Amino acid sequence: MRDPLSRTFAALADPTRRAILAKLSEGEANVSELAEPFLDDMTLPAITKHLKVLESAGLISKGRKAQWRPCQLNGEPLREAVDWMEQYRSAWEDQLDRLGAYLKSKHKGARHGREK
Amino acid sequence: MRDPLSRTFAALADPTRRAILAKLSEGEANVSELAEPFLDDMTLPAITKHLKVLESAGLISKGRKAQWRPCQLNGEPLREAVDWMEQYRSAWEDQLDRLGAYLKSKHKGARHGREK
DNA sequence: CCTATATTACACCAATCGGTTAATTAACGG
DNA sequence: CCGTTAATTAACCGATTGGTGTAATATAGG
Repeated sequence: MRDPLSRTFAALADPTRRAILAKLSEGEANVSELAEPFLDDMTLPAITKHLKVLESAGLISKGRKAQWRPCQLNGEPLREAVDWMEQYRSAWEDQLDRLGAYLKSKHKGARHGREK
Repeated sequence: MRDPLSRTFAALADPTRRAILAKLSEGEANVSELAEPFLDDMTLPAITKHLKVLESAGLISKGRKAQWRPCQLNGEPLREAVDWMEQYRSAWEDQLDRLGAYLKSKHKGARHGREK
């Protein structure tokens, strides 16, 4: 079994699952409601599986109301994923800055030192 | 082939690859430098493969300096990944707030307003 | 040219992933 | 009790993943 962060990212690495999360960000929804937009492309068990991935990554939690399973967004893992990224934000922003500078210098023929 | 966002998240869904990115956030490094911390656990070709995943997700780019391939962090996909998450930040923060409130109320049975 | 170093390519393997169909469970409502 | 609706389980399949070992390639330098 993988570490939580890996599971979170793995769960996010699928457009269907991201769309499900997007939908859930608007509020609770049960399985068939979540499945509906995808039923042209895949069957219900496929959705069940996706939900299981999301659930075991802790990104959603399922309740039960009669025969329905109302699903709910679970923010914590998302926060941790963003936290991991933010940790390196300055580094990759520097890189983006250098890229921007470089692209600029290509226009002007300017010099751009970069030693280390 | 998958969409860029999925590729980014998939690339992040592995602790080795995240560690490589973390290292690169401190500056350029060539393949063997990046591999060194992992050589107890896996071989060099495994690292090459991880780098290829990162590269084809656009997260790093490889240069060439003699027989070395200096790797460099590439911020753009990370920014896009964070952007995707931020899009739903308010939704999952609301959820975290409700969770916090709930946990609080379990202790105090107190009321706690928090509306947008 | 020869050799050492750095890195990649190739062929293979087991495990996981994303999907299917068919059967099953669970709960409601007449 | 029966039929319907909601959702899951199970068995299966092909493709991808993450690793291996071995061979090949590229470059520097004597």
